[in-house]
Amino acid sequence: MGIWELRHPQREHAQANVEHGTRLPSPRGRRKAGSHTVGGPSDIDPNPHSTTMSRFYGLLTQQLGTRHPMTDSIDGDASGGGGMLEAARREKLKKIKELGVDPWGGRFDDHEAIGQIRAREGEIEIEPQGDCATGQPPEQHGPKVRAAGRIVLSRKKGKLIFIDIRDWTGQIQLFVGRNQVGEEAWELAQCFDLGDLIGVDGELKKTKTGELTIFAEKLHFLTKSIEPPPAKHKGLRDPELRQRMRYLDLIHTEGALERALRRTKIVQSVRNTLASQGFVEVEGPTLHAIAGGAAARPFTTHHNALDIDLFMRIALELHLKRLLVGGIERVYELGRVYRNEGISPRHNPEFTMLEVYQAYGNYETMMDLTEAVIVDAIRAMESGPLSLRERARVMAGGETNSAEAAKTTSDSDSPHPRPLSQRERGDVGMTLPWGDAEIDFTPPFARKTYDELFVEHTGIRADDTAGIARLAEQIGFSTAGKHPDVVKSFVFEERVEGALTGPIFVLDYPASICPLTKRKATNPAVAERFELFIQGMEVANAYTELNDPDLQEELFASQLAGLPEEESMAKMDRDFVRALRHGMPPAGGLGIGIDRLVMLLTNSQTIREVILFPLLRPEKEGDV
RNA sequence: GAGGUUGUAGCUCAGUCGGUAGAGCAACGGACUUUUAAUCCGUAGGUCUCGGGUUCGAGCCCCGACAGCCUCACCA
Repeated sequence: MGIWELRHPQREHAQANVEHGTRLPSPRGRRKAGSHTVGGPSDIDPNPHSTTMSRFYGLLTQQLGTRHPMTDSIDGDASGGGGMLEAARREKLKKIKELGVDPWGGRFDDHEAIGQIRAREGEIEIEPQGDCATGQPPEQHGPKVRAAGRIVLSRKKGKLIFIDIRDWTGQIQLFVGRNQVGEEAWELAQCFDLGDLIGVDGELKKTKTGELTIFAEKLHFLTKSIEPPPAKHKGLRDPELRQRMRYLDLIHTEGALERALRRTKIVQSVRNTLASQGFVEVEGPTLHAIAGGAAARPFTTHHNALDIDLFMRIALELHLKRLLVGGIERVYELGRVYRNEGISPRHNPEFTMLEVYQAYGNYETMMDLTEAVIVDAIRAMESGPLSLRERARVMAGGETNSAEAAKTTSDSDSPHPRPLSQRERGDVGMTLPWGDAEIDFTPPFARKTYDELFVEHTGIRADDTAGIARLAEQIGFSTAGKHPDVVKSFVFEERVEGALTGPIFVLDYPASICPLTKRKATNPAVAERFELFIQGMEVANAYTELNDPDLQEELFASQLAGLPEEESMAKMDRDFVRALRHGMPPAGGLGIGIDRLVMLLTNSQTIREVILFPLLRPEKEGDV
């Protein structure tokens, strides 16, 4: 992590470094420790607001012409390129202050989103008599606009600068001419760096080449960026940097911001769908005395005042079911759960889970709900207010590769996507890209039983215990002493699940591997459970919930009996069993892994792409 | 936790057989009032992740550590 090490000393001693920069450099810049300086640090007021220092500095730079503030470093002082880049920016920061401008800006009212400004292109009036002979562009009158954004590109051309600024709805070019903005603003513009946030007032017109442009009349400085940005076109490629510095990723990686916003739209849509069906959202405790509801290792923590060990929740289930007992008949929670387990492209220690319970429903009720939740989420994601940026790009003459960009609606300032018309629904389509492939989400999703799929993918009859055991041994599974259903489940996971590109509901699991599920009345060997598979990933899991308190207690006990000592922090949740004794209505229950759903809907191959801040090992002390 | 792989300038990446460290972008100085990955001239920028070892000599070979990624295990 070279950059972390190089950067650190600068930050710590930033002020000192700037002072070093003001020394009269030795002939070739570099200087050894202990060498004398003329007008060294002690002569300089370290207060950056000081006019004394400013004048001194201005004088120096005038006299010296070329200056390399970081080159005369002293021992122990990193003099990397980054330090130079940062020093150059701090120079400009100082100059901005000298100009009487606050480099950290303030409230900036009445600016329009760049996407909206771009949509005003039609308001530009062009006088017909352009003079082609002299190359004079035809007279134009455009609307006065005000925008704010981050500088992402700039092209200096003498007494003229073209600056591209970007906000979260789009990007637009500014024309900053010395004669047009005046001397003061021109001086200010000399202090602009890539990454700075600026505001502009100007007239929306087109350049000779037809580029929609704000011809600046007034410039506003909104915030200085001290850190140099990554390569302006390639952006951040290193996945580690992208995750550690997500803010940079969002600014510079194509599609990163869009993906993040799509996630929020999906989550919003899930809530809308559930609300529209009468479900209410609750917030259960995340600190549990007993971590129940799933088989997973919990994180442990401690409450000091009560002096008790607590667990971060690993599931939402047991508290939601208590609420079912309490009479909240349609209840859900959409929130974070924590599992102290491995990290992989599909696993993050904290992840977002949706659990839904519906009184008097069963797993089939949940199947319909699952389908609705997903289909609605796709429609929401593909419409509404957050596609402004994509639209802006299309209007800028960029590639119109996404059909979605063309059909998004501009009237959508509401937080909720409006219902789409029949025609729009057809346009949106239910097929989404997934790597080189596609996923067809057009409802209804396929529904097949566990046994059907087993035969289909293994060629072995579901009741051929011996044949299944042979195959299991072949794959490398020791079948000795195992229940036939456990063996079958292993083979299913190995040979079937990965092949399920889906979306497909797998129904009716062997009862013995689903202890917390009600069995089919017609066939007690089969549990009323389904899992939804998409691209080999388990996305949803649902049951007809067990509400027999005695059976539940028995199953808890037998489950705990098999656990080794250190894992038996999972204790019997007696209060939960007591709740069941008071009568929990028969119910359908559903769990959806939101991160995985978002992955599938946004064509993200790893969970770290859809979690803004995935867990990483911390940087070493001093590396930041 | 195991195996594989990667770590070079602020960013993106080259670096041959072990022989004094390279490019593009970014930065700095200069020219340029319709550019758009602007162009042109010039300048500067390096603890080759860290620590050992082999060698006359290591970015390169060996050992160890740290971090990312991939696969597997645990799991959703």
